Amino acid sequence: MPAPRKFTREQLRTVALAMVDEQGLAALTMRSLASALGTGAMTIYNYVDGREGLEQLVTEAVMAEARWDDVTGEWSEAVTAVAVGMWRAVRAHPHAIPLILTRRSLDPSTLATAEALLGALAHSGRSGTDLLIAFRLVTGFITGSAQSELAGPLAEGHGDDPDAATGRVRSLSSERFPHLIAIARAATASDPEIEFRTGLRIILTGLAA
Amino acid sequence: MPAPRKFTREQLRTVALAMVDEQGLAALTMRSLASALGTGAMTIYNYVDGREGLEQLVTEAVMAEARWDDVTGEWSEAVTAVAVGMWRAVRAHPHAIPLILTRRSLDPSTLATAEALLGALAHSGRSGTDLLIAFRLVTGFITGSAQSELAGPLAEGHGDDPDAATGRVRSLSSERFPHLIAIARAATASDPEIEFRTGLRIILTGLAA
DNA sequence: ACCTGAACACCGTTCAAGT
DNA sequence: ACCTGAACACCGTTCAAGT
Repeated sequence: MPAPRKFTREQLRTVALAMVDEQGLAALTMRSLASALGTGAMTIYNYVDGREGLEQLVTEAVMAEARWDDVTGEWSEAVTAVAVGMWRAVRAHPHAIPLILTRRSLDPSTLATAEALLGALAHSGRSGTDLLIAFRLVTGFITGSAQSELAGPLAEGHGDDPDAATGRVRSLSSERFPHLIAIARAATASDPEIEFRTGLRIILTGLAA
Repeated sequence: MPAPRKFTREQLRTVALAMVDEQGLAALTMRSLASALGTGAMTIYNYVDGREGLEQLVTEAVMAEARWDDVTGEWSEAVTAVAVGMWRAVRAHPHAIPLILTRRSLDPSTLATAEALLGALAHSGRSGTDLLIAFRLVTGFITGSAQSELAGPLAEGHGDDPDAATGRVRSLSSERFPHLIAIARAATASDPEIEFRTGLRIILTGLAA
């Protein structure tokens, strides 16, 4: 993709994310992004590597919003700072979550966030495979939490009404699925960030042992 | 969807999963499944609620393969048994992972697995919100691990050549991204199941504290 | 060098007609 | 009741022609 001119990649990123935020993932197509920019569909191919590249654009835009304060204290506090920063960025764009779950990118923002998280985790004394495991543990929890919150405790994939799914869980046999019903109820009344931090603390306790 | 006859839902599930396993996710369409079954596309609508329902079919088929032994000892061993069972089922169908990450279903297999995991976790003394958090922690780790393994440590989304992505990570500045390079190297030489069990043990340690 | 319309080979789904 | 072909309104992408 040698130096294009009519737009910048940054412009495409911004418009693409706005479309996903406002109209959902299905509304983002080569053609819809093009017409939002006032051009023909084929122009997009000068900035992005096909449909796949279009989706990476959205992932990049979300990760670029991750912010955290540099912490100088305990390693566990540094991990928490980065993890909460990532989680907030992801959570701010619920429609983009399926993309973030499945596509990884190597853009500068994603790399910087990953390296920061790894640096904090490395201060627990880990390296090599153990560091890799710790990294997957934390990132899996971040994306898993965001996704769970979006989908409801055991909601069906895409229903825009999470309460309907909760209702469906509640209508199950309480003899066969007592715990499922209990957590479906618990999920409706809770502060997401407190939940997230509580889960993270459990991981950190495990990592410190 | 009142009692259809030409096929069973079970048949559709089996054929759909086989197509995804052999030809990838993109190869599964209403039309392709129909012609694999020797009918017209519209027949599928008698068994499944549109494209969304088609994808749920695959999720169900994967979860239906989860197996574990009932454990009578420590709660942490029971959690491990169910978690490893889930992880193995998911890992056996790498092309279906994006679906499992994003669509939740309420079919009997998924419900039974979730309830079993919750039952084991409840024996740690948790209930309500704390049980919900523990559940998300474990399931997020299961799906996150399967996905990470598929995608490589920080690979680009869909490249069928994970080594290429690892190479790309390695070509980064070792001053700017030292830890990223280190874990990319560690990821190439490791036993996935040992890694998974190690990560799970860290979670269980945190949950026991 | 970058841009872009036309055309192609697909999709999912509605509808109306079959049995 | 269940089945299904035709038709519609979309997709992503190739190609060839513009500047």
